[in-house]
Amino acid sequence: MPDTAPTIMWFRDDLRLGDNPALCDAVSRGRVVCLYVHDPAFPLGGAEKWWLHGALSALDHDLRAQGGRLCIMAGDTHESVLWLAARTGAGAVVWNRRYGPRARQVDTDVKAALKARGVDAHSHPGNMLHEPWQVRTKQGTPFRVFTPWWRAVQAKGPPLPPLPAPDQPAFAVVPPEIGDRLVRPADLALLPVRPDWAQGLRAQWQPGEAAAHARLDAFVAERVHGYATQRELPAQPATSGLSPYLRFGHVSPRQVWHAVETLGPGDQDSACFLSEVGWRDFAHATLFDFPGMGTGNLRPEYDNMPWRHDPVALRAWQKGKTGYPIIDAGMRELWHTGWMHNRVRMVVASFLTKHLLLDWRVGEAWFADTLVDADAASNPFNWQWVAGCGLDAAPYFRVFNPVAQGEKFDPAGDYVRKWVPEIAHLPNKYIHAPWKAGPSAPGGYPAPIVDLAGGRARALAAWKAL
DNA sequence: TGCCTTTTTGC
DNA sequence: CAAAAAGGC
Repeated sequence: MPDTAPTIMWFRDDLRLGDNPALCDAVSRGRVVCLYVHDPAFPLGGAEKWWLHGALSALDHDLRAQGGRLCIMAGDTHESVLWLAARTGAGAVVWNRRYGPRARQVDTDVKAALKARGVDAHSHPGNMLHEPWQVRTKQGTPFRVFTPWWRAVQAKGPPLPPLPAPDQPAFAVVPPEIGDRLVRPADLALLPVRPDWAQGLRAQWQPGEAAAHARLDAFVAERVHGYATQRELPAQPATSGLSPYLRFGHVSPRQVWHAVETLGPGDQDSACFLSEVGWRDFAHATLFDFPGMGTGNLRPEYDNMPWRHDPVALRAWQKGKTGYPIIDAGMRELWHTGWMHNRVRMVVASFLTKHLLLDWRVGEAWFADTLVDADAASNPFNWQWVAGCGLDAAPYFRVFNPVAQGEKFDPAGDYVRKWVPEIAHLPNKYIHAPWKAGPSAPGGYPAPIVDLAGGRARALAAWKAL
């Protein structure tokens, strides 16, 4: 009976019911089976795993409120999707697109295998403002520079208006013999035990679509005004905090765009914020067009950069014990909350790749393991941007001085005092350069692990020799 | 979405 | 001679 064949809605990085084109397609076809596959071939960082546990629980909760449920499978993606399609007698499988090379390969293979078995398969644009291939130069080539790309995006007019969540969706009953293969979020062992390092994450974040919209609404009401200037100050609660919600698709960039754009297109603050959302799209479009971005320098001359091997320095950077307060505050914020202020991300990344001359991929890996918002596009894109090896990157000679950056963007030292309490007693004069306060290391705070002038000179010499 | 040094300016 | 501008990395 073809009219009773269910449609599988395959959730991936789009864990929401609102503005979900694939879900709307599935509901329009009849009864729906909702699927998520947790595949060890696509490993997540520790913070992402913590987030995913809450995200899957929230999505299952939201589906149950509508009379459905989330079917979670653990194992090989291709095998899992094909297995569920066969066992449920699905007539179609639908999903929203991903843009990384490995994910695209899997999706292409799954689509072909489904169609070979007579199952319809359809992918949708759900996670970007625009699909990468929709924004092209006059020559039809990919943009390599953000500003002209962003101008071309804006010339296209507003992105598609967000779709409402499906009204009264019909869900297929999942038979018990299929239920035996399904798992609960707890079975995926996503949460840390011994040690439980997630207290800070629990205190700061609530995964899920409802929390995403609460955060978006609060940002639009309270923080867009003044964003353009305040966003640079890490001690201020001036940023949106939406990055992990966008990472897991609890909210779509189109929803964000339309919520902010209602404030008026000429507004400086909303324009500044929307361009940050634009950078997210640009990173994904760049990964789509340059699929090696995740692991290889986009500027091949950097293949000859003499990156150092220095596990002691790397460990100090990771632990927030470099002796430079703004660096250590950022790295401790990251470890404690799974997030770091963007200004500080640039400073710590510059310090790692330039003053310490360590490979950007080492920093990217640490961020991927500790950030709740890391994704396959934004994280390597931004590291390549800072390191200088990206297509539209900051030039290598632009070296952030952690003392100068601290004094400029944390002038009262509030950010440093919050995360580096052992030097909180120092006056503002010394808060970003505690070694100047006296010979004794206050409170056990380490001496600087590298000389700023020497590290800078070493990095510039290495770059000149490329 | 620099930093540092040198040169020029303006008093 | 201090501050601003310029220039190179």
